[in-house]
Amino acid sequence: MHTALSGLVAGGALDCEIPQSINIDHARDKSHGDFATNIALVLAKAAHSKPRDLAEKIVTALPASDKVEKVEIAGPGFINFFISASASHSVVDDILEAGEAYGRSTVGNGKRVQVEFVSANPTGPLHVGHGRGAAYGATVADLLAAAGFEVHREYYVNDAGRQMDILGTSVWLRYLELAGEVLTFPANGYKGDYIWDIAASVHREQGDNFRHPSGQVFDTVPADEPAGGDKEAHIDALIARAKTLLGEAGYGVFFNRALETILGDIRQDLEAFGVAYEEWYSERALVNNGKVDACIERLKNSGHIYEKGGALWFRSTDYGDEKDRVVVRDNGVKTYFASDIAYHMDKLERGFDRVIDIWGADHHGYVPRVKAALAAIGDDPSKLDVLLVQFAVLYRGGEKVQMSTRSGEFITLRELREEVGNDAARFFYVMRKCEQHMDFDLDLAKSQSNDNPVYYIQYAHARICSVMRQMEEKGFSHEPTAGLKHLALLNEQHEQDIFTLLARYPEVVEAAALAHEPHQVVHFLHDLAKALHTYYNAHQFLVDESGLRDARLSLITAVKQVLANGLSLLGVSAPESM
RNA sequence: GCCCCCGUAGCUCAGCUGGAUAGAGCGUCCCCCUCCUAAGGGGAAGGUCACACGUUCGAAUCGUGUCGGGGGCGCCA
Repeated sequence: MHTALSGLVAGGALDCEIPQSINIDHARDKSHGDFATNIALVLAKAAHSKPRDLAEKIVTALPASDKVEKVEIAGPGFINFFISASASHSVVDDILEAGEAYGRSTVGNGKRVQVEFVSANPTGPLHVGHGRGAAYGATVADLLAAAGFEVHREYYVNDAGRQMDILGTSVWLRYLELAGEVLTFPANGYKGDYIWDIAASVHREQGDNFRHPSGQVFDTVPADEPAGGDKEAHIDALIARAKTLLGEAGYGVFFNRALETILGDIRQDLEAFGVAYEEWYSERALVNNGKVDACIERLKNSGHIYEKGGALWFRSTDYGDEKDRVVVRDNGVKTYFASDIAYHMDKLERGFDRVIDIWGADHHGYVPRVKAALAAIGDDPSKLDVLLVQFAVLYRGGEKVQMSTRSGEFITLRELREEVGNDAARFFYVMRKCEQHMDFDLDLAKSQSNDNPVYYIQYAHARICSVMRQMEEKGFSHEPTAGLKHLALLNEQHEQDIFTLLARYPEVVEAAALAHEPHQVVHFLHDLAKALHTYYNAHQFLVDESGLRDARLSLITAVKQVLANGLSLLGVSAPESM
């Protein structure tokens, strides 16, 4: 294309700049060929020529290629290319050759990308809201890996800070109740059943070793909210009391048991969900090795910190944030934001070319201040991509499933997986763009019918496997490559459509990876499954004529491979039979 | 009040770095198993791409504004 244009310019037939990139797209309509370019329309004005006349000139100047069957000018001046049969058939060869690697590419060029996702506080089990982040993050990471990036998946464990203290104290209070103490559980404490379980496990092992009379525990503690007091002050005083009465070691028993139990559960859940991490990064370690203090020092020294009302503030407004943010509270406690700056600074220092954070959409206000902090420290905030995942709303029987974290009434990720299965859960979560609010229809995800898009695609795969089994029963045999020399026999429209789709798969994976859009793969797989089902109904594969039979079996073997590759990227299984 | 996301068929959504007649699934209505799994296929009906103005040869796509829906704006994490 470029050679044709430069030839025209050089020959004086065309007088305009040649754009750096020329748009050549897949034609939307089959009658428009396989590829189309709007170049003549784009250049018409600059070249002072009618688009169709210009298109004529370009087409005559095009170099010949045996891959191109014919070139047409259509509509207002589009140039349409029709790919030759032999060129489009070669994709089956490529797929059978590459196998599981078909669709992988090297655009990522080995660049190091960190993907941090889920990172839910280890204060309770993962719920369905975390599930979307888990499925989305895992798929984005796998897509990037398929596109040739070196991917580092990381979970940031918030194992420091006040919420964890509330958790540890909640467990201790439940333990006291199990030991026979009578008390009023704080309004701000964690009330889920799992707290009782953890308390019980400590009580089983330690007996009443950590029992203190409840009168002593609650002595001089400010009133809780239901009693007309301040629930924050109440819980903070209880935390302090727990640390005093139990001592560091005793308090650690409850704190650590809670952390280990819950984090263990989270790890198990994610592993069972097909989500794997290279690293679990501890906030506590970050604090203990002084990185948070060092980070605040760095900001101080560069003049981005000031004191007001006894607290230390970071002047994030200098970098476009809407207001300044506290990093150290007036009581001397560093905020979550402080360790988060240190964490992100550390990420960039670890040498990643690109850092991707996957957060719930409710954190969107948080993006400017983290980027501001990176800029203030002298790092490049554009290396950080924050992808915000909107909430998923569950529907059952057409009704919204109500959920409230506060009361402990939420559906856990584990319950969801048990109800609809891993495949449907992973698939449904990535079916929509991440910035799209999602309605998750539990009944649909469970239904084993054509209504259910997961089964529709899996069925296409199983169907091909079934054909291969039938083939053996009928006494035929087929070597995957045997049909290759007969592919020219495949000139039905259904077959052409499949060749075209198969050839497009690598581009889909690449585009989905670069745009962080797993749903592109979902839609592609649906299209491919649809093409297969249509083909299946229109033509018999196991025909008597061996050349045609071999060719068709090679084609559907290629389809099977691509379906399996795509499903595997989504973390969904490709069953041999259903 | 400020910020983010969304508004496309009855429902759920693709399409959006501008391009040819706006697509799919579900739902509705017809039709297809003496044939490799009917968990499938074929067909019909169904649209002011929220609205207005602007940019352009050309706008669902870009810009501005309006209306409507969801979410977020702590010395919480």
